[in-house]
Amino acid sequence: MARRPYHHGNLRAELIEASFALLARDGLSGFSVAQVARTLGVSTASPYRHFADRDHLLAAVAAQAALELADRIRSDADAAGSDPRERFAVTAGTYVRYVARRGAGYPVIFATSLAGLEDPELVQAGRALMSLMLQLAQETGVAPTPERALLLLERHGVIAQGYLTLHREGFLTLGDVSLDGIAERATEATRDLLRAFADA
Amino acid sequence: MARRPYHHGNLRAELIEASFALLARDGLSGFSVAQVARTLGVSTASPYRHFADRDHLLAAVAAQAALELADRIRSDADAAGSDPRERFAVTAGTYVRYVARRGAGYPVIFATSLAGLEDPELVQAGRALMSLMLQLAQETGVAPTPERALLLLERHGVIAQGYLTLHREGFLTLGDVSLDGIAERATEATRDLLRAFADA
DNA sequence: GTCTATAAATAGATAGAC
DNA sequence: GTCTATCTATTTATAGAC
Repeated sequence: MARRPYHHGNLRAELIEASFALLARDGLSGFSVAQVARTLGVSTASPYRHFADRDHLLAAVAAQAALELADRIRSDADAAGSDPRERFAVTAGTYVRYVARRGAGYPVIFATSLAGLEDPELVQAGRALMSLMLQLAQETGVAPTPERALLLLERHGVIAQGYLTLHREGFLTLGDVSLDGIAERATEATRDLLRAFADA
Repeated sequence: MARRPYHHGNLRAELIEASFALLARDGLSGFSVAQVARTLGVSTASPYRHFADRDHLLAAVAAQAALELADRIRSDADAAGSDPRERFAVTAGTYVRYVARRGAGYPVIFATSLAGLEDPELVQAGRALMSLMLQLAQETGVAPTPERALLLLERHGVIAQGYLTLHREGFLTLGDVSLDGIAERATEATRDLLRAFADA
């Protein structure tokens, strides 16, 4: 048997990166450690030197996704200007675009199956993401109490994840169904949500 | 080997029913023909006498789900009284409850992988469901043009599916997270959506 | 129409060589 | 730290007996 080129240098990071690509293409159900290994041209045993099992690899991916998503949200909010409502609204589109391209959003970051691992980095990154979103929600000024801010945050997540799911599953077939088009619809729905909160 | 009790009488219908139970428990990703067969105590070969393959079984389940969902929607809308906005709003809760209990909603009924089958019963049932929802949307009176009615329908689906997904994946942890509690939140979000449309 | 038996994939995970 | 090789389990689907 011809031996493979041996080592890789930075397999752990590459496994995480290849996992994102696989998640974006096939979703969580199509994700497998073996497929990730094949993508990188390494043996199916190699990943287990870096991660105890499938869930620990997924948890590392989820933690990085939470960090990346928070970065994109901060950056898109800043690019949206100084109006705090618009800053909050655009992040719904940010979520749709990021998760469609990277394959990991709330359902991975807060997956019930990963919660049992109590991975400190994942827990911390998830909390930071929620903290950031809550701050943006409060800054809109349309949620005077903590309860209202949490409801606003919940509705924001529902809109973003709802558009993403219906887009992925082929339910949305009318109008501009490009990823940017769907992201803009999520943002527009969130603008309406803010108007409704302001009028309440 | 001890031979099994032989025939079943109505295996086709029982396969569909057992598929619902499995979908509700494990989701689309956990669904397998073999598991459905085991649930019923029949051999894993039996289903293939009634359905060409996995997707044809799923298509039959999806078609029945569309019919059942339309029935529930009609029935819950009628139970909500004569206010057309309330009739529309409660169907978001109907969707959440039905799909959580039966395991098959828009992502199964309109699944891209099943669209290629062009199953006439599924296509017809899907159209009837959308037609019913569009009628309820138009009757609210807050969507004066067909375009607005379609947008209202889209937002309704986004809210219902968004709450369902975030509930299933463990994102919603605050307040009453019972199924009825989540369904009521989806209905309340839809009431706000209607107010926003009325004020626009 | 249901069964037994089986083939061919694929997955998760481990042992032991290098 | 990566490899080869292997084990066990599962799935989709088919062939052929009854």
